[in-house]
Amino acid sequence: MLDAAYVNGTFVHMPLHDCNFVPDFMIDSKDTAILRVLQRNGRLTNVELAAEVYLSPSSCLRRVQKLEHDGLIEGYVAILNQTVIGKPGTVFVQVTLDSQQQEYLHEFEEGVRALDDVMDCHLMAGDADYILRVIVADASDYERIHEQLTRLPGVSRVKSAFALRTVKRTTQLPLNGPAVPDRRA
Amino acid sequence: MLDAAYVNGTFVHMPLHDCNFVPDFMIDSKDTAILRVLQRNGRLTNVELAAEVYLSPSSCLRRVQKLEHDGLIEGYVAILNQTVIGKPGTVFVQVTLDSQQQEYLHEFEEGVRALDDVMDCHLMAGDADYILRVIVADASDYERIHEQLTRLPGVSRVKSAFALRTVKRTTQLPLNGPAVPDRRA
DNA sequence: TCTCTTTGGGAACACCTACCAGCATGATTT
DNA sequence: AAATCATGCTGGTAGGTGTTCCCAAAGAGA
Repeated sequence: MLDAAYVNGTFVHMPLHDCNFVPDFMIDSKDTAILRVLQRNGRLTNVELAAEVYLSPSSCLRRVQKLEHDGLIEGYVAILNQTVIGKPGTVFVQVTLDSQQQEYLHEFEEGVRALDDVMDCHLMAGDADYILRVIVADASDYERIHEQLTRLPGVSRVKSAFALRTVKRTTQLPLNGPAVPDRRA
Repeated sequence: MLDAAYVNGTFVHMPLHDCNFVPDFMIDSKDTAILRVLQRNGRLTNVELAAEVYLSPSSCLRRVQKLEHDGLIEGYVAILNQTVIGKPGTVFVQVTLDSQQQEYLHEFEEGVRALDDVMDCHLMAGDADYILRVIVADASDYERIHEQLTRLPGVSRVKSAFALRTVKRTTQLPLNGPAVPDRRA
């Protein structure tokens, strides 16, 4: 029983009947369970993971390897405490480029990618606006980063907004399917 | 030779002389190297990690356990592909609460934390503004989430901005210290 | 029934991890 | 200044545990 499929770069919820296409790969409820568990603890041993999702270690390992191979699992990372490493502050930065300067887009983005303090950067709808999430030690640390940003090619305006507090922050993507797999089957 | 310390909730770069305080814990260049490696690959085996940072497995394991115990390493997670699981879109949502309704703050935040599609939420400087990062399948999926957000207690205004493209996205916090530890010492 | 896929068991190998003694550093005593 | 001690870190060792590939058997679909 399949729940969903990834077809030609697009995710498809299975109609359950009438599947006249060849999906790149498919995900059933046990895969979903594996992903759900690994999103919470990426260092579980294979035998522990297998027990959580009611599979044998060998079968579980095969599924995980397939999920990794298919690019569903991009990787495993350690999550560090932002405060303890000395960067407790978060700043959202809105960057506007000189319009009609599309030739700078690529250069600007390369520059952003090279800045270690910029955690995320999104190109937004509208006129060449970017939203960046930057982590900082304090205000004077931000001054340094602000300066680096204004120096990037094509930048016309930089508007900053400081976060007072982080209410929620997660890496766990929402997954369809049961929270706990059926022990049977 | 110590590089930095965490003292009374504050990160301190060591003056190297005249350290007349008792730090909660200290981080040397080998710890930094370990953290740097684990931020890139959180599933390395201990022996592989030890080889990367030029330590014996037993010594390396002890350091990792300490970093975990001290809360520097908050955990390990699998990073999934947002597109492949069916949520390719990212929306930044700016939420304004009714002013003078501080009593709703807590309820609103609890509500946000319960929404699986809201990945991050920050309280921003200014008048009760929140910035949320929401991941969506498509426009109609966002309609559903938008509705859920407007229903939360105290919400007065919800302003959405769609991301066209993700330029950068990382979980790797910048760390001071050498990228590669000294093989000697 | 036949075919194809997926499963669980087994075995060789690698890893984990607690305990050990040895070494370096720094403080205290003589 | 020399000797002694204490402290904290290091690498080595070994038994228990986990990993991972191969194979036979069971299950689902045609």
